Amino acid sequence: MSDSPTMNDVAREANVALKTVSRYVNGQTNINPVLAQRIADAIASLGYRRNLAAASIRPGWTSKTLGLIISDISNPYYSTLSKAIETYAADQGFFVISASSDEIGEKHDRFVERLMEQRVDGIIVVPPREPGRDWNTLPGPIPPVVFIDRPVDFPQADIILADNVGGARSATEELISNGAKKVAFVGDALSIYTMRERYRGYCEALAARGIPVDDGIVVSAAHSSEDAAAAVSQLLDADVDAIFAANNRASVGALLAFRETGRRLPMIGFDDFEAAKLGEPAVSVVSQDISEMGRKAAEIIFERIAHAETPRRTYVLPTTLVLRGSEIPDPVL
Amino acid sequence: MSDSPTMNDVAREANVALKTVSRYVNGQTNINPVLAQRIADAIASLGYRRNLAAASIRPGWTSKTLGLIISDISNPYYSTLSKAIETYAADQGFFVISASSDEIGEKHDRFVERLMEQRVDGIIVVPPREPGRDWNTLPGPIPPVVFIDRPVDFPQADIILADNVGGARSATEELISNGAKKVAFVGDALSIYTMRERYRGYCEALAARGIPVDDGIVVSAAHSSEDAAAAVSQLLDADVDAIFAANNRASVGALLAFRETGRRLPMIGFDDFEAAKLGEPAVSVVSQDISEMGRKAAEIIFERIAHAETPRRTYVLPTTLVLRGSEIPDPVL
DNA sequence: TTGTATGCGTTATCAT
DNA sequence: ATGATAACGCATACAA
Repeated sequence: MSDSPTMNDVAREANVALKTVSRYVNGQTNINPVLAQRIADAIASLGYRRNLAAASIRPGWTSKTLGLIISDISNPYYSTLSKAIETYAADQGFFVISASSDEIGEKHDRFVERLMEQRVDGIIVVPPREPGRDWNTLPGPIPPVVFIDRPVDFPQADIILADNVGGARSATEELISNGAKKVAFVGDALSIYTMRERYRGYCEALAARGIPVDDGIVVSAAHSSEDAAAAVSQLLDADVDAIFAANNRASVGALLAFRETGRRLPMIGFDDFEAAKLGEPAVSVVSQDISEMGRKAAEIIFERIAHAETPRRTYVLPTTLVLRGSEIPDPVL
Repeated sequence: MSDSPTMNDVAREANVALKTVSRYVNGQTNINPVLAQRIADAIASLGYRRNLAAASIRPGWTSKTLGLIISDISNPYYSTLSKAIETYAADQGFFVISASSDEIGEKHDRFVERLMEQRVDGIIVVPPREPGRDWNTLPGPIPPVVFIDRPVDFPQADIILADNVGGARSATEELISNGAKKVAFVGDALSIYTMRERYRGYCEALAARGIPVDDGIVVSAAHSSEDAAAAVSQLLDADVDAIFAANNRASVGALLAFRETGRRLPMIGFDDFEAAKLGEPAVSVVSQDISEMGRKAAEIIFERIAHAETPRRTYVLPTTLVLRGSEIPDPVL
């Protein structure tokens, strides 16, 4: 790759002033057709391409780039989010730089810093579990920021959340409505925001029916589907008649346990997953509109980039209970 | 977001020359500790952050950014690829700008052009099905390019492919070894490169056993899992005793048909998928090491960025036959 | 309508 | 070791 020709090269080749080339390149109208043609020819013969990095440092110009920090782009949840953001951004002529924090605070912080140095126009963040640096202590000007999925204490940012409480509540209620008296909760550590919220919804549903929470059937240490499978296997032998699987891994774990033992319980999971539709019965889930979260985040970022100064908001997006059959108990023979 | 302080501001605040600040910021050693401290203080009090966009336009400096054009980041195949590339890039201090072409040539072309204007240091591309502009006709200097998954006629690029032929051959052979005489092929249009290659492997396996290809049991119009399900339902009533599902959607379609009809055939799919492990029996697949493809692509790009001038190569990565049980016929009762 | 001169924020040259 | 000055590629007042 040899050196790129510059506007100056084009100007010289076309026997025109630099400014005229700039006008031409930026689509200005008032320009002599003869010169325009000479410029066009020069551009073609030199293979000129404008340097947006150089253009972006001029006052009033920007990189037309968004930064996106998520946990792991290879996770379907985040890749769906990315797609929605990327698509919205592309419609505005913006690119997205995405980086996976792997839930590591220090990595997240490095990305934030680097994105700001790169002068992105806005940053969309799924805060890592292991919290990074306090945003309020960041020095210097900070571009518009939107947090997704988990709240962060940083007043100048907008926040987009899913209704974890409501989703969990409706799932648990549905299981109870189908006759379950003892609904187990299977999920990850309650130190995780979404888990805490879903657990709250679960408790609320029980409370509404006057059912006390039984810690013995609350599993909050299932960090993998294998963990969850083991837990569900035990629950199958306990006095439990339905399962609320508080995340994807818990749902898969339950299915694994069902397959292993040849027995099943009514169950509803939180978050949809590909395999949910293929089972027999198919798995009912609380579904988040992930694309909508991403789209909304992008929309807000662009509003901030444009006006900036309306009060910051927290948006809570509704969830949907998708019933596919797994919430129904097997008929007693 | 107010205006960002510049190096000049820092220099003034610290009562130092601009160049000294630059030295400090770039980690140069030979610098008076007293001045260094003054600079550090000024940076902190002003909230200065270097402007990498500005730095990148200097000769010898670059954006330290890679461009990635894929079909659809929300597709697990591509998001896995992205993760591998992103991770490798991050280790080198590079960011990745990713864009989804949605298999549309014109979109792909726009992204290519824009990435070059942004002066990315390298571009990794999964060529869209609907071909874009001929790379050989692109004017001007082109950064290092690597194609993944599908070959493109552009001599100055490297190409990374999976062994589609070999994978399909081994899957088909396995089905035959398990007693199948008539193995059906279920996939998408043969105008798609990967389909064509997998079909070739299928044919080779049949030929090796002296089995003629029967067009009646070759489905090459299954564009969705629903299409595939319909096709497989028909095949269940035909004289077929095994199925080679040539892509993900075909595999899922087969599972849907099996569930629908309550009957199954021995089958092996191409490309792994989440639900494959959950079925009963679990689905055997030809698995590509997608992460390795991404890692390799990144590795090559960085080699090109560094030296550039070794002959271009096409790499064909091996596939693995993962047997989980679905290739075995049901025992005859 | 076109051109000249200046500046964006940074790094590099070269003299001190 | 430090600093004045130029240059990177581009866009824009302002002059012509």
